[in-house]
Amino acid sequence: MAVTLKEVAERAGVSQSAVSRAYTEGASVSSKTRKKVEKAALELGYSPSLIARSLATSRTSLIGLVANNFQNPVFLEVFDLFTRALQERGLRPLLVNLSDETDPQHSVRMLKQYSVDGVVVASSTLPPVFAKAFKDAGVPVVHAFGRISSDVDIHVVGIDNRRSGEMAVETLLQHGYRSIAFLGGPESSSSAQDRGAGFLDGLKKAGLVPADMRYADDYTYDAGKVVMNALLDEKKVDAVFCGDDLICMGAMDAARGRGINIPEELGFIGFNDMKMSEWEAYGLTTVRQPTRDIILSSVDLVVSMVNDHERTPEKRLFPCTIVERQTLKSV
Amino acid sequence: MAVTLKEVAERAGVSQSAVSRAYTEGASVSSKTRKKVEKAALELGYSPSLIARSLATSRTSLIGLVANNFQNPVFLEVFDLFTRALQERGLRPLLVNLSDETDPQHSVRMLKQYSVDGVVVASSTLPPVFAKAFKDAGVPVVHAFGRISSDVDIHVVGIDNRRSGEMAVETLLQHGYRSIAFLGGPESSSSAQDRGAGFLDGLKKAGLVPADMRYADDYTYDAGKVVMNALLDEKKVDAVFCGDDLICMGAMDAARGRGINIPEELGFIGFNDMKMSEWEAYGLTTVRQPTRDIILSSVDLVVSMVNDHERTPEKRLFPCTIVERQTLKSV
DNA sequence: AAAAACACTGCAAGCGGTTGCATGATATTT
DNA sequence: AAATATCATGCAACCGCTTGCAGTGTTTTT
Repeated sequence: MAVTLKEVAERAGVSQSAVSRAYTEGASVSSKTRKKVEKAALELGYSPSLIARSLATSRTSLIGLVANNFQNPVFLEVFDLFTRALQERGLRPLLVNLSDETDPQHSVRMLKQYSVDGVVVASSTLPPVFAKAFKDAGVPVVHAFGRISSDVDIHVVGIDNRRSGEMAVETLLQHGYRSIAFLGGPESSSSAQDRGAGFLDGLKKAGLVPADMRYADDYTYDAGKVVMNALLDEKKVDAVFCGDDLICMGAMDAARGRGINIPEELGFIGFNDMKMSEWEAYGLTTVRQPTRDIILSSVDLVVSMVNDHERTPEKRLFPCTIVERQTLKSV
Repeated sequence: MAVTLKEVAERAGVSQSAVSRAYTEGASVSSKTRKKVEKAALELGYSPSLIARSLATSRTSLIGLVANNFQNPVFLEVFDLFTRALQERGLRPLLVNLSDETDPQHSVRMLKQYSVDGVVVASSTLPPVFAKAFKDAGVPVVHAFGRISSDVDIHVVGIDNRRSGEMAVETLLQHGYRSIAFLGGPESSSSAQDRGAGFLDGLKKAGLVPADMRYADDYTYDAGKVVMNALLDEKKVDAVFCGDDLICMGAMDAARGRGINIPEELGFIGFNDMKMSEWEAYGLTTVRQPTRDIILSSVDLVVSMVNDHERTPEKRLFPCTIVERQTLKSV
């Protein structure tokens, strides 16, 4: 069907090896041969078969993106960045959906089957044991949005969630709030835990105690609303730090539903700075996470691991910044 | 490195063909041989190499999802559904990002390089010439969210945008609005055109004329806001039908920014019913598009095409429904 | 009971590249 | 000019699986 290397070789009057080498970076070919090959290839409309190459080299040029959260709009940006970055390098992005997955071994089998050259795990809710299992199975892994303090020896690129949580609290304090609650993502997620810890750090430094701390069941609007309503039923606070913008929006709507005035009676600060956070209906003050840096850096890293599986695990951190909008009262 | 078919064959005391057949649906193998093979495979931890199989069969089990809009949250659902559907069938989802792509030939080369067994083009903004080019290049294609009236012979699964636009208008009329404007997505997109046509149909049947018709530059919140502001600068209308929920939210915020009361002074109806449309800050009345049906059906179709490239092109339509919330006044 | 049909099985030739090795051609040293 | 190093090329053996074909053993038909 398609043109093969063999035909090109015949037409160019060279050996198959010559043609193959003409297409391999850094191979030893004279420019004369290369010219001949290029000419023949052009005339025939040849382009090498990735599949055959994969079989011979055991490199597939497939890089997996494993995710387990297809609710959060932040991931749209992740998908976009990831696919572009790979496409630019001539690599192919494979999507691995691990929603509802609980068995690391099952995932490992799947990954093996997929025969990816490497994966970036983009999730802060997927238990670290998954990334670990992938690594043990011999698949290069980088954990984007992962936990830096993770004890397992895995590449992590992300942010300092603890420090960022502290920054959020500092911002709240600067704006004059004192009775502050934390509304995190699912308690099982490392990012929720770390942001919560940072929240406590920040309060402690100011000599304050938390007004309340709770965790939503999911990184979703609905979960945010539910947990905020529960909070409002029990406590009176003057500001809340939400571990995610989506949760924060749910929480804000819960508060508004009770006629509470934002930001005068109740201030909000979120996390992520997703696109919608600047929508006028919310105008969320939030901690901006540098998604772009994280994904691009993750791709760099996983690509470099393909050539050097034994690369020693790195933790790459990017700084967060505060984006001030309208959910905090002015001082 | 990995266990190969050969080793399994030796261990099981059978030929390589036998092992291969044990793993091929519908092949001729006695259950005795199969047992032996399964035992040996289990002991060795064997699983067949997809790559080698691809080379031999020229089937890769890779199915591409081509998209060019990573802004619209609707696509999160698309990605989720698509990946799950493929994973269940033992197929592998490849993402193809065609944002900013203008040259069909370039995309074709990319697709060829990717060696997918088929693709579903999920977009209503990608010019039909792309899907056409893929088909001509011999790649099975189904166009999800495509245009049914498309003249090219390509499988399309989606909705009747024209009829759905008409439904939106009918809803507006039922709620007592008479001076109605249309705010579509980019004029170049087929869905925007068709919804616009349906809008006109609906008005005409009621003996009315459009109060205004315009198109946003993008399927985004910002674009919706911009175009709504332009509209408000020039005209006085009492309801607007937006060709997309995202655009509708931008438009609503533009109106609110001017102190206009929704739904009393101005009614809104959107399109898609994305997750956020039910958020309290918007509570959008909208035309629900059955994304799930569309994607699952598209996957079915593309999979069946892999086995039968010449399948005659089909148009599969699913009905839309109106979801009433709070952006229309009660009659 | 012989003939015909059927179900298995193994052989071996692919699928379309890559790459170690040996050889010949060129260039560099001394 | 001889000796040595460097570069370019081709040969052929893989990479790991599939499949047409031919051969054997078993079952069904008549």
